[in-house]
Amino acid sequence: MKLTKKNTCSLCTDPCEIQSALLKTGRSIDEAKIFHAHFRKHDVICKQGKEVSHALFLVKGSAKLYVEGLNNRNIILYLLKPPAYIGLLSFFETPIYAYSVTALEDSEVCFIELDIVKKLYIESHDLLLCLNKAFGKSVANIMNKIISLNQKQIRGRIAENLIYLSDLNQSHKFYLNLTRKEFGEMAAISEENTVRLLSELARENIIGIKGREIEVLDMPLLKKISDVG
Amino acid sequence: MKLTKKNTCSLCTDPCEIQSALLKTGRSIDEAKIFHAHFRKHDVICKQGKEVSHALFLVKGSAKLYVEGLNNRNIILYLLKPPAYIGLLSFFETPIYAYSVTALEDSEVCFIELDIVKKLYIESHDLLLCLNKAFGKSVANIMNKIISLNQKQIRGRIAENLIYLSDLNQSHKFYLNLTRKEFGEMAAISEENTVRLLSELARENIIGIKGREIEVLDMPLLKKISDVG
DNA sequence: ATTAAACATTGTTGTAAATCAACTTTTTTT
DNA sequence: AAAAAAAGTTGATTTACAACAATGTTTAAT
Repeated sequence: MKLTKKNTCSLCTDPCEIQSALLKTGRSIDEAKIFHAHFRKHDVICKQGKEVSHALFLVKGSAKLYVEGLNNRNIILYLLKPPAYIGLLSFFETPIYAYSVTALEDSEVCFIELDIVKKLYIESHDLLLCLNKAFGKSVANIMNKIISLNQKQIRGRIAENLIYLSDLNQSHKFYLNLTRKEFGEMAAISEENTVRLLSELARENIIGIKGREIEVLDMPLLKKISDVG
Repeated sequence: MKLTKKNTCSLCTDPCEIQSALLKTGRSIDEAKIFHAHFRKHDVICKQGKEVSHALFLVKGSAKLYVEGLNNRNIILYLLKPPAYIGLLSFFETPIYAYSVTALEDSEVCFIELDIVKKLYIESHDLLLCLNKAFGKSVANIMNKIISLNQKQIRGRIAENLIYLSDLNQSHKFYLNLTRKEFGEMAAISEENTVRLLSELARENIIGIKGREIEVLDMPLLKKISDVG
């Protein structure tokens, strides 16, 4: 991680609500001791079990949010694309992170001192509601994930995941910046079965694969496979 | 559900932080339109997919919090004993419940209008921090559950669950106010396997069972089984 | 008190998916 | 450019667990 002291918030193309809350409460950006950090691919942005010290906001790049399980087996809960609060689920007074986040490509993250955020969301009604809203949405997603992981079988989970990625990229054709192993970790499937199932779906012309370039060819069928389980 | 208009907050033995926040901000309990409801065993307290209209606080009894999955298969995330915020994970600006809660025994629940709570947690620093803290704790629990359900096998999950219940009841010996099926739903195990495994653990003298009366006889071993997976 | 319904138990079977193993291809490092 | 490491692929084997079946037991309803 490479720190940048220079405050780039004023140049930010995708300013977070924290910034507008700052200005609204008549504070300067300097006062909030905001700084930016550059993370390279594979760098850990925040680590399960470590103390939460800052609110993190993904400005550029992308990242995976995952829980570290037994014998190095992880489960990726969702991916993050800017603008996104990284530490969201853990920054409401939880002392330690309940999950980890790692950069999938070179990324930029904005760090805001937690104390400032706490003060802010007491003063700023809007910020509070906004954060809580995002928070609740994450929880709903996770609930859905619990069901999916436990009650769908791998074909359904793979299909669901492909739909998720297609939505995230807002296109039926997208570049997968995940390894097959990581793709599997999104659906709690072994690497081998992930490859197998992807090839199978390709053979059936439901999707097209060329390396990490994926195209959903038959979305209705994919949705059906996902829904059936 | 049987409503009680009479405001019993002043008699409450286990008052919630909402009440103290009310008083601190100079409001009367009447103003908050608080009412109590009595739920009988098996009554649904809040229902997945329905709109969130009140903050719910469990005052008496106990309940199970679960996500409703595919073809009537549920997963119980945790049990609630007073004092506990029931709707916690869903009342931060999420319009609908992401889960359901059902009474395990005759229970009393306090209803507080959501609008009031929102106003309150803007005014009351303490309430906000307190709710968020509880919230974060729930999230951490759920993360743990995801790992456990996916990466431990049934013996480990049963053991973990027995430890959880033992902790919850603060005793190695406790009455299970769940059916075997529900016990299984806590660990995503079929009813049959739940019975089988419980009997097995009893045969090995790790636990003692007499109907729904359960006693953990060898906690260290049970912990080991849970940790191994 | 009698019947019905829900609950609990045990053995057996089928199968989804992890694991193992061997191999190829791609990417990164020096 | 060569070597090493990481990523991707495929088939064979094993296994954990759900589903089914059959039967006993307790609880609730009339």
